[in-house]
Amino acid sequence: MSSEITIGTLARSAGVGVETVRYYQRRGLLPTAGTKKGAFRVYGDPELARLRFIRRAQALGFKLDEIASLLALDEETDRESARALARTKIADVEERIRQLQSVHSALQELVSCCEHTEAPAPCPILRTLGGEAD
Amino acid sequence: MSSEITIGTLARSAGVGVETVRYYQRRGLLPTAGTKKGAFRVYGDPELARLRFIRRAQALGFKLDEIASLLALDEETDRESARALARTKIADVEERIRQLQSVHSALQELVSCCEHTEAPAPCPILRTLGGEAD
DNA sequence: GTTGACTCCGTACTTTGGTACAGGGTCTAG
DNA sequence: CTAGACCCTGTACCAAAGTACGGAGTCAAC
Repeated sequence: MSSEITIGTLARSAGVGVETVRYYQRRGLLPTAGTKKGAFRVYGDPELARLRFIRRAQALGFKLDEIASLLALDEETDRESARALARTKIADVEERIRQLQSVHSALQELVSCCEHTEAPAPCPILRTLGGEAD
Repeated sequence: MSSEITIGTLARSAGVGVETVRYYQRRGLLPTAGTKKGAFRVYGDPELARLRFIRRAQALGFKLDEIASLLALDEETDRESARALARTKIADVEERIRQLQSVHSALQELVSCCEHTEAPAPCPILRTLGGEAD
């Protein structure tokens, strides 16, 4: 990896667009100030690593604000903080899964009911949504 | 239920705000034209029922555009369409649950790894996000 | 009549994570 | 030198589902 790449190359190396990198810079997640080569800003391994960190953290469900907190942590001294953030995210994910499972069950019931009745009985899905079911 | 309620009462009866009702009206989900009592629009059971339909459908994970489709269906003649929409939503929910379960597993591994190592070893969560883990 | 709650209309704003311009400048291969 | 790709800056826009005004008018109890 060359140590002096411009923003387009940096973005492509992390699988994002230039606009996204600029957005992260505006959000303070990536540095704006730095080395320049003429009028163009150039970036190196540290910036690429940081950008990839952001993407990996997003893939794990962290939001940008949460990622900012993770980025502020130090590998050597902040084990507890990192673990706490991860645990919080786990709890969020578990709660969301529960909600979705509840929704799933309700939907399944409606479809199953629909499959066990026939026209000319009215649609149980629509009747339930309409508040007409029993 | 009085057959001539104003928008505030309608909204409260369905547990939403006036602005939300107006928003649904703008979106075409609820009627704008209708009976007036002086300068104020008044609503009745059909409008309240429709508003509750929207909320129930949202609770089942349908988006407003999808709800518009549901609202356009007829209980007597559109059983298949309703069932198809519900099935699609079920598939969406199942996919989302899978994604979240994958995220959950990855997070659990990281936290577990963190729990089985101690300082002064650097934080495995941050190392993994940083791309430094093996 | 007065006043306060409410309604109407139209426009703007919020959240989150982008994405797209416009206008002007820079860089580099040919 | 030229031309095209790219960079920079700042502003606007998008999706989805609301929410909040401002300004003006209405309604009903007192």
